[in-house]
Amino acid sequence: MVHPSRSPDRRVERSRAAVLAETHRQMTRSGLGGVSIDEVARASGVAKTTIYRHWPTRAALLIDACSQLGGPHEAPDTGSLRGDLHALASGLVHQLRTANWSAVYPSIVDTAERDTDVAAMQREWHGRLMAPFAAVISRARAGRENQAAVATADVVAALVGPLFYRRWMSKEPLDEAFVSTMVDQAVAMAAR
Amino acid sequence: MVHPSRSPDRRVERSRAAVLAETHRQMTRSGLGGVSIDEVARASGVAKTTIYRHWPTRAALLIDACSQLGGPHEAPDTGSLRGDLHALASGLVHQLRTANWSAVYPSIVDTAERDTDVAAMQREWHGRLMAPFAAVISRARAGRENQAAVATADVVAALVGPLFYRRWMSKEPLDEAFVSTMVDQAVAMAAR
Amino acid sequence: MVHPSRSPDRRVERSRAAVLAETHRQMTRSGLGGVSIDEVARASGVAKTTIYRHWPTRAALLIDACSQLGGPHEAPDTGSLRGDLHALASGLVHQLRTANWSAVYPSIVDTAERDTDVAAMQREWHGRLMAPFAAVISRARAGRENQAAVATADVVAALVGPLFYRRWMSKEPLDEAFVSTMVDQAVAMAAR
Amino acid sequence: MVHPSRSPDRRVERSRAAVLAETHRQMTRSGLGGVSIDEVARASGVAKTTIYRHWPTRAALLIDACSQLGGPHEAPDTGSLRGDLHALASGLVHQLRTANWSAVYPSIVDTAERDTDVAAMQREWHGRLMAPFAAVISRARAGRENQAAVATADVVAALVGPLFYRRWMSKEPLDEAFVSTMVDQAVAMAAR
DNA sequence: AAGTAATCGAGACGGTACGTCCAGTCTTACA
DNA sequence: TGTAAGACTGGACGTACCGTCTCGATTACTT
Repeated sequence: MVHPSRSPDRRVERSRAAVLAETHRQMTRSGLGGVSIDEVARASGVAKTTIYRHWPTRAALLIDACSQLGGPHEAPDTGSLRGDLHALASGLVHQLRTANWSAVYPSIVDTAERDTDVAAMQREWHGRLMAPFAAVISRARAGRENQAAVATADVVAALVGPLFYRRWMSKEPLDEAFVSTMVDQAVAMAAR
Repeated sequence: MVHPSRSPDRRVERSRAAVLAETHRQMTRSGLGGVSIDEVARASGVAKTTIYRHWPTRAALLIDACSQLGGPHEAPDTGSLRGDLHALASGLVHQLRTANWSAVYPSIVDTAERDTDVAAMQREWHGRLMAPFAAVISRARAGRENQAAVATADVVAALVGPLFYRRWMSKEPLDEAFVSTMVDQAVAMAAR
Repeated sequence: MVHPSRSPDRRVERSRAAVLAETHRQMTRSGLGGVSIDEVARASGVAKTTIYRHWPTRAALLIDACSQLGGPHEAPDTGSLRGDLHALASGLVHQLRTANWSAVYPSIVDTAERDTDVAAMQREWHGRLMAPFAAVISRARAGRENQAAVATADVVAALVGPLFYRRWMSKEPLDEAFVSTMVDQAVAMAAR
Repeated sequence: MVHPSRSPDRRVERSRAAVLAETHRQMTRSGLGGVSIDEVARASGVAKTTIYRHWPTRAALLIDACSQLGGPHEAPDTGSLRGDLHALASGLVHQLRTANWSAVYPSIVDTAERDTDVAAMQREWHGRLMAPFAAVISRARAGRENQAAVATADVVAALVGPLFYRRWMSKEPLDEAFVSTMVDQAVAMAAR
């Protein structure tokens, strides 16, 4: 009587895992648009019927596979706001340069532009990615008696916006000096 | 002898225009991925064969249609750097909120991730869009004797990066206060 | 366990039948060359993909549709070789004048000239059509002690060759008198 | 006023010749159905427009090219009917085995089945091919006082029908013995 | 020698068909 | 009940060819 509705069928678990793994593989290789259900079925050995049983539509599968993209993000504690932000920004830049999701993210942004489900997923995923940034800023500002002139969210935008911009829009180099400059700006803003 | 290579068959011009117009329409409605050659042919009245005669591949047509997306951008001259940047940033934000290309750009970024031709088009298009920002900053810094501590390109990134970020990534509101905050930051950076 | 490999999906049977029927219709109307897969799909209501699932190529479909062209042919037994051959020849002439395959056969012969698969089909089909002729001649010759001076196949050729010749090459009338003349010749040859 | 409508423009002649030559080449290689106007234009260097200026339709060009297929046929005079027919039949068999038109003829027969222009061309061409056979038979019968029991045309059919039959329908070997057998039959028929 | 008319090439145009790939639904048999 | 296997409709892909068209460049014949 403890858990009457557990799902004990291990086949379900196996199918789900195989499909998600193959989807993830195709996604990072060719973007969201390059994922083909037929090909996922072929390569994973899971029948197309089964895939559609678990995910009502292609987009749903993509969303599911996307949300497992990035790893966990924790707020560091170096003792100073500059140190914390620098650690976070450097970590983000490193992921922008190497992580799988870095090549897939534009696909998600594009799809989100016209698909509200994907947009919700993006929003949630983005929140998780950015949370540590907001956390360290809030923590640094915690002891201040007077109200901040600049919203924390604005400081985050001022810091990570340029990083994303360089990665996907301008495609200029994302070097250490650039990161430091932006961190400096953010620290100054946070102090206001 | 003024026009040595005139193209006298007016059908060419008509076909090209009709196809590009229809492509543009579909593009802004459904993104790059939503453009179908068959549908363009059907809606424009131009035969598929003719389309492929003018553009060797689907991507080539998309690139051609994309490069006609934004309007011309000129550097304003309000008398102060803050005024110039504010005018440019406000204009950009307005476009991000209303212009056709705003919904299409993520498609381009995504495609550029895996298609070098599209990447080149994006680079060129982006350069044209950002040129006025760099121009007003360079002009403001022109009279200074000592070297700038922060590169002009970094100032541009610090200003427009957050705007793009809010439009496509965080999807937070792009209000006047935010723009002003970022312009202030940029002006401060430019002074260093 | 009587039917080990039943094919229980009735859609398969329905599709196959609809496609073959429509192909046959187009074939007898416009010859092999006039059969278009697109048109077959359109008129039969079966999707093009499904057609190609069942027949790897256009020629395969045509071959399949062709082999169902003529009806069964049985050797008659009128008591005399002349009677048997006359019955067979008259039947053949009647078919040459009225049957569907009569208008299609030149297409097959033409295609067979350059397509070995079609050539094999033609050979097999032709064998079935001519078998009764050879059968009645062999039967009539069965009791003879000494060897025949003229091969049975040559007698068949001497009889049906002129009939085919008139139908497709010279296009002269194929009347009763002509048939009788050729039957007389064949009987004389068979006696040698 | 000597020749008011002469056509002395050698360009016309050159184009016509080049097109017919290339058409003939493709025809003997791939049958009537394998002739493509686009390809003829490409290979002959004559513009498609020019081709359609000279021949109103594809079929017209094919007909024109076909009628130049076989060489001239003359009635031999060996002194005996058997000798004459044997010479003609052997010549025909040799052509059936080697000549270009032998592979194309089924195409013509097929097309003629549904195209009256091609049918007329076939009739005319066929008449020329068969004329010598009828000629030698008529000559041999010329001195006879009483009327022939078998029409000359029937004798021709009894001789050449089997030859055509073996070449295109039964695909059995066309050897010397077979030819002799059929010639013997024809001679016997002609005597009746 | 200049001018006019016939002829040409190059290739764009709208259409139809080709054979392939994929999305998403449906049917059946097996576990 | 969940799966594998795979048939089904529908639609897009990029290519080939048909027969028509537009255009400017050659060529031949007139004057």
